[in-house]
Amino acid sequence: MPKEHPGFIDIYKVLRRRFGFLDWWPGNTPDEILIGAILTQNTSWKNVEKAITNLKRSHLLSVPNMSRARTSIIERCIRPSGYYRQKAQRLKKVCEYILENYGSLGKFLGKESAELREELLSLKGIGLETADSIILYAAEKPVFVIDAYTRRIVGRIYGEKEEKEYNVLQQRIQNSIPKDTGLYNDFHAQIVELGKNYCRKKPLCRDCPLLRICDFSLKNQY
DNA sequence: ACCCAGGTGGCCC
DNA sequence: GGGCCACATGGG
Repeated sequence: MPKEHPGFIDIYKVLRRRFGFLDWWPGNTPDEILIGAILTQNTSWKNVEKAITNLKRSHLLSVPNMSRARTSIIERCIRPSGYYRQKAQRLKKVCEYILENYGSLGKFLGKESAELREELLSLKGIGLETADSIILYAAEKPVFVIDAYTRRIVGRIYGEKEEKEYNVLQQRIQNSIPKDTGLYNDFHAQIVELGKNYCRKKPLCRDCPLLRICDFSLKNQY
């Protein structure tokens, strides 16, 4: 007798019980979150941490300081996080743009959510996931972040093929759960935690916490 | 010696 | 709209 497909809230509850409250990027400044969101693009967080440590040591972990820094210095700091030439140039440009147009990151992040999103997306180096990460974790506005893990996990749980359209999957999830910044924050963190441990491209299915509530007749593909 | 990681932008059809 | 490709380091 196959189990019913769980809803997103059921999934959240199971993950929450398994991993505990994660509350991402606690104690970090918006500047650090903005910079980290770009550094972590297609890069493991381990490598990003090294880059952040280097930036901190050079006092470059702030929008104003980074906007003034030489690109070559930024490159040297962030080399461990990969794509370092591209990211250094884009980071600097983004910081310059914010200061020139808003005077401070706080002012920029204070914009209305949809406008902020459009404006972030217009900046080179900020795509859909990075924009939403910044809005959720730095500006603390309720936007659900979709990443490769989210696509993969949703596809596997519901036995669908992965949803390619970012905004489609985002709307689907947002329409299924309460609109709450804290929930969006922790839920995305839980998904990444699950993904890192159990839902890589190479499936690691054993002990996946979702086996309790999901009918993995798809077990073999998971 | 591979494959992969909390993507993005550019170019092609 | 979809399919490739470059971008780059560090870990398994």
